Amino acid sequence: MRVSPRTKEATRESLLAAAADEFGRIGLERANIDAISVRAGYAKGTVYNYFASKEDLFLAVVERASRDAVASARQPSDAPPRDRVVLALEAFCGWVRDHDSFARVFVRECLMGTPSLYPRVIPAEQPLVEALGSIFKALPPAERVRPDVPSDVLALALAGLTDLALAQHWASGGTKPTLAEIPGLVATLLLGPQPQSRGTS
Amino acid sequence: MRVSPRTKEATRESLLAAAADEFGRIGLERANIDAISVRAGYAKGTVYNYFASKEDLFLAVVERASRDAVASARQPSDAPPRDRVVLALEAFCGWVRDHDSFARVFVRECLMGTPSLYPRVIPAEQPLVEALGSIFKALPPAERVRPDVPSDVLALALAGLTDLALAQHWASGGTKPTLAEIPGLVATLLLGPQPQSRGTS
Amino acid sequence: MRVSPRTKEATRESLLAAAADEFGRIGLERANIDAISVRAGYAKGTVYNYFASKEDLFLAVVERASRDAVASARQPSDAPPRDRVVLALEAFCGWVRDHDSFARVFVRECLMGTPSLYPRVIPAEQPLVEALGSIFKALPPAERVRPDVPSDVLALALAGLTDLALAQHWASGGTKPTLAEIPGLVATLLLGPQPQSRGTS
Amino acid sequence: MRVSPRTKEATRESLLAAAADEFGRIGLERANIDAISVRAGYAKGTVYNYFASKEDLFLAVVERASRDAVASARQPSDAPPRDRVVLALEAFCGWVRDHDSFARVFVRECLMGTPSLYPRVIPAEQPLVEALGSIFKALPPAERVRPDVPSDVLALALAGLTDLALAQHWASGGTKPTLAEIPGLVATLLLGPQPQSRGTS
DNA sequence: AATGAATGAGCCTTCATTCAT
DNA sequence: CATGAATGAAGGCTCATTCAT
Repeated sequence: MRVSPRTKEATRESLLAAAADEFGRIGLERANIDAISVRAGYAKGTVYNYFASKEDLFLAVVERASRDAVASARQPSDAPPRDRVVLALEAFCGWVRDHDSFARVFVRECLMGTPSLYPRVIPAEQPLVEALGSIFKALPPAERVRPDVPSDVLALALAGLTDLALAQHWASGGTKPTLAEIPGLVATLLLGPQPQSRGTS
Repeated sequence: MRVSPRTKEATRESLLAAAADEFGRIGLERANIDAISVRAGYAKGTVYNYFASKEDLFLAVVERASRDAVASARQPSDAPPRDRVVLALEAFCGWVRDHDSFARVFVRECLMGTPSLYPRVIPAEQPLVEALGSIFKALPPAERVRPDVPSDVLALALAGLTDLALAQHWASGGTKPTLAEIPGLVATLLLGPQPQSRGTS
Repeated sequence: MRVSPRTKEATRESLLAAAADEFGRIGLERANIDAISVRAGYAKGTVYNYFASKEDLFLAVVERASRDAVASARQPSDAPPRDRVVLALEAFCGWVRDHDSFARVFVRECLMGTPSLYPRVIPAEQPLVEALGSIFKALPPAERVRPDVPSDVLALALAGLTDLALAQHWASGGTKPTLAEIPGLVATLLLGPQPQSRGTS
Repeated sequence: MRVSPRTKEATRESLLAAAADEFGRIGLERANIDAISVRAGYAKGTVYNYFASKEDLFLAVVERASRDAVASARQPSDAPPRDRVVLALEAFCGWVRDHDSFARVFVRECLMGTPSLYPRVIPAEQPLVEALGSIFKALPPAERVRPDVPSDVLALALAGLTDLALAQHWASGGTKPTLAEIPGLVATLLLGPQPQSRGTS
């Protein structure tokens, strides 16, 4: 049954989405290939027509999540660094809101992934961290927000604290920190309070 | 084969240690009861003479790790708050160095535990966070290091960033941040640079 | 590997037959799922594609045996009651001869089933007993063979003694009472000797 | 710790009683040596000081039950045969009442024992059947109650129907046939109704 | 391409049995 | 004698993976 590339792609997408649901919900080990295929509306065998193994499917989900997360964080702007960080984190949290399943997998892996998959999973957050880092890197010394901390360490800490806040957010049922609070919270913790110069919302 | 309570306790300890090794290395799901027992020098059945199930063994390891971690963090002192935080984190990192296996389980669970065990695992880090929080809580306003952030959020961020730094430490093979660097790094990130009063490195 | 419903049904049948062999030979507890699957020509996992658990497989065997046993006993007839009883028991013994495995499970359960499964197993013999009971129930008082015994008690005793005779038959290697002797033996014991009116075999 | 023969015997007795409880309740396979020893007030190892294996313990229980059951049925008397049968069955049912645990094991095994133990278990009921058979054997032809049935077959049927009635009794929670009804019920079924003063049915 | 029946390695758990204390 | 810690074979069940249809 030949099928158009579009259909193939659509099938692959729905499998990825269903897999993200399961992996985000119960993790790599407990997730069940059969459940994933059924959730996507296919039979078990179909998964293996698109992905070589459970692990491969998982990595495909991580990669997809990583790509989306990074895309969401790219924020061309010439605002002050702190604002740009907040904007990037807000964009990231927006993506989290829209793609909850993928976001959970992404955050889970960035916080503490499956050791045996480290080599293939570790690069996931890298682009996001670099996007944050680049905000500081090209800054003239005068505008450095945290001159006492290397740019890349700061970027890593920003991304990590955001992930932690998201974990808290999910564990608390979405209340403890709300998604909207997270960017400001993380920025304040690491970059200091928002300057009150001349009125802020 | 009646044996002294000491012998029983020793057996239980070696089982716990072996279990911590495995759980810390590959997590609850992938850990194998048989491997744990053999690593401890016993046969599979012996594990079940001491723990009712794999899950119970896991929780016993978590509890033990939690207890030790908390004990390590208790630091009576009247030094300045920042120094006390650093002391507490140094003590914690010292425990991490001495009990690597248990520490990995502890950190792994604090960062992102098994959802199904949440209710029984979540309390693990609580005492540690409170120990940190209490450093700030009883402080006169004049000495507040981060008056712009609630004490408990600050404590949570300190503990979380330390966990993240440890994860990086392990993932990098112990080099990226060394254990010795972590307390200062975390304190600097969240409490600002060490005051240079009259010369410090 | 989509297959026709017929193929599936055939697989299920061969699993049931193999299971009946094992359960009839050594009982529910000692029977081994692996042995059953191999005997049927499949791998262990296949059993679980058709039956949720060992217990479920067992109950499916009992139910199947019960259905067949009952079907064999249904004997529309207007002969004298004693003859009809003998006919019913002969039909039952005929089924026993043709389906030895299932018959052993059936008889074993009727004589003394697994206590924990009582609620689900007890109904097994019920239909057979009722088939026998109905032979007496609709009889005018004048033709009652054993007016001194309630119909249902008599039916229960007939079925029970037949089961016992079968147990003896099997335990003796098929000789003590032969299958052919059982119906007459049981009828004689409970309904009295065959009337010698004008010559019977 | 040397111990008097009386004490040893008492220990053996309590182990036998506890074992009868368990075997009667859940059968040979499901019975648990540890549970038996604890129920008897000893530790697991003690069982193995008295019985070589679980199977041996089981057979010791069966033997003991068999011996008691037979003893209960021995009824010296010169009453009419039917009355002597009823007396023997009443005595047996009396023993059942007083030794419920052992009785369950006995009946369970007589109805349908573990095939693998057949050779060692089959003799259990033999003495009881012979005790019943001897009631008829030495009878002058004039007094034969069921001249149409061989004495030993009749004895076997009497014992078997009594066992079945007991199984019903236990399965029904002690109500369907009460213990007191069983002897008369069985005698009536196989020997005919009780003679009414002058004249029998 | 999709299916889902078949597979079998793997794993947790139970428990009869042994034996040092 | 009694104990109970240690053992390890056994077995039910799961599930990722294969492949004929």
